[in-house]
Amino acid sequence: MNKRSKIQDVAKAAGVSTATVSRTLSSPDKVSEKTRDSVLKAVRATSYRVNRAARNLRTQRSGAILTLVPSLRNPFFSDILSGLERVLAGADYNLLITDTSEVRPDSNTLHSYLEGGQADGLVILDGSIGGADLELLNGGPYADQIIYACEWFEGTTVPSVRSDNAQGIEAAIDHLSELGHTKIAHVCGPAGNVLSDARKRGFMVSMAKKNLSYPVEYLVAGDFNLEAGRAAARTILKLEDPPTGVVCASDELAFGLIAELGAHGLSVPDDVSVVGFDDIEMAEVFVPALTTIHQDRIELGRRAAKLLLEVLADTPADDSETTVVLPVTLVARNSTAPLT
Amino acid sequence: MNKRSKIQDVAKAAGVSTATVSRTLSSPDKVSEKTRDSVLKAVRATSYRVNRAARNLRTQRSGAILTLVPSLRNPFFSDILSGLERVLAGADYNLLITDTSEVRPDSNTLHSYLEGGQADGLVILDGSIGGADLELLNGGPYADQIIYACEWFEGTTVPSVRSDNAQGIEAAIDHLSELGHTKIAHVCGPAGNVLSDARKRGFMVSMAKKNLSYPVEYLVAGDFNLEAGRAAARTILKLEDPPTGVVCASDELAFGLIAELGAHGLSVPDDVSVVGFDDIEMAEVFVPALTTIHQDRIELGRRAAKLLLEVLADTPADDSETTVVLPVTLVARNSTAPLT
DNA sequence: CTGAAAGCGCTTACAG
DNA sequence: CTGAAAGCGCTTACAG
Repeated sequence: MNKRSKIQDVAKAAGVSTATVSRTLSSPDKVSEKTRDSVLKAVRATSYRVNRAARNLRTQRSGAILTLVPSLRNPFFSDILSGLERVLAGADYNLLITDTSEVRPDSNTLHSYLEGGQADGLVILDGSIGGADLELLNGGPYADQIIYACEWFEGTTVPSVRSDNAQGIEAAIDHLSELGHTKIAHVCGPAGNVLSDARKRGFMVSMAKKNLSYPVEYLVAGDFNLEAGRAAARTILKLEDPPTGVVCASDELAFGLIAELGAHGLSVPDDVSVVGFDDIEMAEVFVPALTTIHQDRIELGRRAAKLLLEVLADTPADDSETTVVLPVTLVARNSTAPLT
Repeated sequence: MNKRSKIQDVAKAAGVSTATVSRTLSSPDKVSEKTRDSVLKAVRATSYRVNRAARNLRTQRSGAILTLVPSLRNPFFSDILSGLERVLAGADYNLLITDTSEVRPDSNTLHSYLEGGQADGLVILDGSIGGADLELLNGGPYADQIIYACEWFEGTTVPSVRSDNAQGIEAAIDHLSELGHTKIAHVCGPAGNVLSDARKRGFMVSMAKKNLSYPVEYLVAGDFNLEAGRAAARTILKLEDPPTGVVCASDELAFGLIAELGAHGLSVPDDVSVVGFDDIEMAEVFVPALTTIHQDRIELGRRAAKLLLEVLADTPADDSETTVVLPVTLVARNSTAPLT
């Protein structure tokens, strides 16, 4: 293999200094047209590419953003990553991804990312990461290098982008209520998760707002996956006075619930109406097509990337507005029907 | 913020040279226990983290592997990425991800990744990338820095890891055949895709092997998505002599097909048996649960990472064995039934 | 086992 | 607009 050419080689070929080559590449307008042309020609002739490590060392930045994903396996995050990637690539940042499901990064690791120059910024999709782990010795988190997206850490001052979870649940309850349902239950997400909490709280608030009461058994413990949905169905089937409408904290939960209800001879939506949350791609194809709360996850990713970019540039559009809450919409399909 | 400490600070605090600090950190056994202890103490005291850019520049490596994903949005790749990430993280490599759906990297960009020191190696999941774009001026691709996973580029010498697509299709046909079906059609993936081609070829070969003939209309053009499945259903419904069994090139295709057949009053599996390919998570939950070909995508990701690591270390387990073909298995569920 | 010193390949004040 | 030179923070032969 030919030796990789360096800026020195280009300078020699173009008959200029390395400074001029560097300038031509990073700020072409600081250089005369004539010089620019010959440098660019020399760059091509030597098939020169700037060495990232050298540039990074010199400029003290890495040109990379690290995203901490709760689970790469979960397709829910695919769209968010896609939105992030698109915007970051457009701003010439590399996207670095770490899955936090197996190895939870400790405080030391978290600090290393930023202080070791692995990444210029962090997008945290895992709301279980935060608090003391992100605190600096001299107080406060890396306020201008970190952002939460989708999930967040309660009480943190770190900027974040999220969906309006409470509004989503309210829309679901409104929908069921309009269909005549009054006995409405909520299958919760995993305990301790910020999204679960926000949705559960949303459920309680919205039910109260509508003057709908419900027994404590109507708050069914769950998780975000199919199996939890199945288990929830079994729990609900055992109730003396079962609900006719169920709002689930995720679509997968709803799928599992519907499948298990079916296995016990109950039909959705004929016997029970079910609403999901997320509107993952399969919601539309599922039988019955799932009524659910649509989150624009690509947009969420995009907004997160933009916010981080602003924060890194130290130019948040509005300093007070560092929590971006995106609206969600109910998509009515076939898993809900009028109470009969 | 306190100034970030550097190796010089640690050296001073420990009363040794920077060389010794460096050695303590990268090869602790080259240093006396006493020295090691005091250096480590100084590291903690100064909360020192090595500067990646400096290390990378000096060692001429980036410590990162770049994965080129056809579409981050497609949950199919989630598991592969997950497998990759786990192994790479374990080997202390960062995982860099680029989505190639919007911007196809050109030859220059591809070369930059490696020659600019952005990444030490490339995992290409997008089989449409290859050929001339990866050729070096002095011949041959970067044989020891690149690997294909899942997809591949026909005719390349670059090592690859893939599923046994032909075997999967054969298993599907065997299965339908055992159920008494003889009129079997194939809904293809997108034209020109290596996986589509491999599966289509597998279909033709296996049908011939079983002495099953079929009209050309039984090779239905498609794509990997739901909509293509719906369209395929409409095509099939128009046939004078429709098939009783259909092998799809992907699960999504099968979902769309089944949904649209249902919309036209045809039941799966009562009227038509359908087999998918991939075994994505939803296959099990779909109604009817989908009979499909299971690919272990996490394992595929893991194997790809391991192979790349070997290739980078220049120690492929067996030099001739640079194409790893992973077996797949048929999972029989409820979308297939005996011919009535 | 340890240290002094060179050098990885850039960028950027500084001076002209 | 251009060049000479310093320096980013490490690692690693080399010598002892």
